[in-house]
Amino acid sequence: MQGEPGWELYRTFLEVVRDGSLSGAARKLSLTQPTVGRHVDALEASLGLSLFSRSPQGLKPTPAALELVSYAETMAAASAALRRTASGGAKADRGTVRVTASEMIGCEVLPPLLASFRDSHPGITLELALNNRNEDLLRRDADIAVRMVRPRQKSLVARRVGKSAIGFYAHRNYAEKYGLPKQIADFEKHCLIGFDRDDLALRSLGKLPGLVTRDNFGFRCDSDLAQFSALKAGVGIGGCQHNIARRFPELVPVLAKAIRFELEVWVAMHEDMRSTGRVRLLFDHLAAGLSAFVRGVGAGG
Amino acid sequence: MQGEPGWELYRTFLEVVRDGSLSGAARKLSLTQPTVGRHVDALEASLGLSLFSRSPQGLKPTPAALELVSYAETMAAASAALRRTASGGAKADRGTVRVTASEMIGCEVLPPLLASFRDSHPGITLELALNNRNEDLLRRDADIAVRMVRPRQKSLVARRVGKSAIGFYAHRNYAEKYGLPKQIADFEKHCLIGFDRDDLALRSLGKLPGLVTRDNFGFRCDSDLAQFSALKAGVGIGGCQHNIARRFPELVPVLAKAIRFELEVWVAMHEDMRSTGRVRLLFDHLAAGLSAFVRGVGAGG
DNA sequence: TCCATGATATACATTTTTGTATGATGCAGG
DNA sequence: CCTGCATCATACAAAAATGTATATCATGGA
Repeated sequence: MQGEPGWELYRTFLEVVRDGSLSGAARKLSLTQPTVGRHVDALEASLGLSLFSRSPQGLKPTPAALELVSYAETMAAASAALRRTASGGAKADRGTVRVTASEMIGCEVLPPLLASFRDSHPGITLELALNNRNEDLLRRDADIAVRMVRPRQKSLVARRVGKSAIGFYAHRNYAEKYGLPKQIADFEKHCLIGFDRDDLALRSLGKLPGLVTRDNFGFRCDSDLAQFSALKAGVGIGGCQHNIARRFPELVPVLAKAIRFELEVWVAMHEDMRSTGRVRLLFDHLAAGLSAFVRGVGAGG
Repeated sequence: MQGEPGWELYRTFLEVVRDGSLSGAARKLSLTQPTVGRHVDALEASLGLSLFSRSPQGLKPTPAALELVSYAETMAAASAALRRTASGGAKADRGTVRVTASEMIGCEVLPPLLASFRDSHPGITLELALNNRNEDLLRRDADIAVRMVRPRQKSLVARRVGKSAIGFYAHRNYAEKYGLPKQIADFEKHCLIGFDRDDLALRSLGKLPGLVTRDNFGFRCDSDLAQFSALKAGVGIGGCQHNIARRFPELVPVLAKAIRFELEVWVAMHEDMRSTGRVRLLFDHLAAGLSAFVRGVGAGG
């Protein structure tokens, strides 16, 4: 319970929590297991509490330790952001930019946009973090976010690039085998593809037909990309953005007239990034490219 | 431009920026000047850019270095928050809680509340950070904030404890010497006490009489507490919360009928803190005590 | 049951980091 | 102009952190 622990100890601590073992953390940190063990000992001594219950199977964090994890993660995110900012020095066309988006956007929409950006700015390294968490920008887990909901935080610069319409689709093999619903009530006889536990994703879609609920999903998965793969494999009927689905001729629209909803598409970055050349460059490029995407032109369409 | 710099280097870097010299930073960090110098060298080598221009008068950060400061500050705030959370272990009535408020609230209103809290919970250490920045909670610079504006961030738990009415006052010596204005137009002949550069503070007061602008202030200071001291010293006419001013019999109200405005009083904490016993204890205590304060009872009234 | 595997803990050698002492330089004041 | 005091830079010794090698224990599969 003495002076402030070295910040190194926090880094080690975080990695041990993530990894669940001293040995594993040591490998990732390019240290050795005894060193990592000593770091944990030192941090426990310094904070005056027990952080892990040790066992031959690994280290299990105590409840007290779990409370501290988010702070260590904040430090890690800030450290990574600092390094990105430092990369490339002052020059606008060098360095690293980190983008976050959903898996679907990241795999189906962004790649051609990022490719053309790299063509124009070969000195800029791109990082792509695919997930559905919305707090990434505040914590500086990423420099730019492409999201389907309006960012609420005040310190973000957000631009709405348009709306992307969504409809239901099925693979043509599925349609041949099982037929297609003529009306929404027919959904009960079909296999719907939808989210598993991520009801936030479901709710963010806004109003859906009554039958489109978790109970009626015959295939559930929280990865929108895996849902799309299942759709393409003929598992069942699932939602998809029109501008993506149209690239796959084997996908046939389902009840296109009856069901139609839209998601807004937003690009956002942290306020402080406005003056960082390379981030601004990519921000504008993505805004333009996504705008073309939602209008149905370009982006591989 | 090699691997990730040790987090220790960031801590040293931040202290060198704040201090402007290797020697000064060394003193604060309980290191020595050569060590601090080596840390800076190592960080520059690792990031691949020049961070300071060295001189016998100290080190001046380069523009590139200044871009990185906020990230290092985020790390420092997270580190401090981690240590506060770790303090006291799991027990609700031990550990450290950090409160932020304006100087005025912190000096005139909170002390008796904090005193009674300490009486009930002697095991809890209190920290008080007085300033007018509103982002403190998000960055975890503090655990609880007492503010006069509604916190906007989604991840905060905020409670409005009431409204505090404000009016103009002057010291009775001033009134004897210069008389008191009979109407707002008379303000021109008097010395008004107000903010210097902090127009945010001024604007947050809402609608003010037309003559209460920076140009008409005969005494300008961004510290509300120093303004209050000037008011008590008879410098001029200034605004003050009624519930504070009434404790000082030598202060006489000015145009109390004609001018009256109110500020909301809010207590806020980070969502994650709700489950941290000691923070919750103080949050509730402050909410109750401030509620009594705005109603004009207790708090030394 | 026995062995292979992967985990943590400990003992000792090595490397790295830090501190001490000193020198060089620039500014402020008499 | 010189002196006092602050700064940063450098050389060498001491201390601390790290790595290597090994022991010990638990688990899972043949």
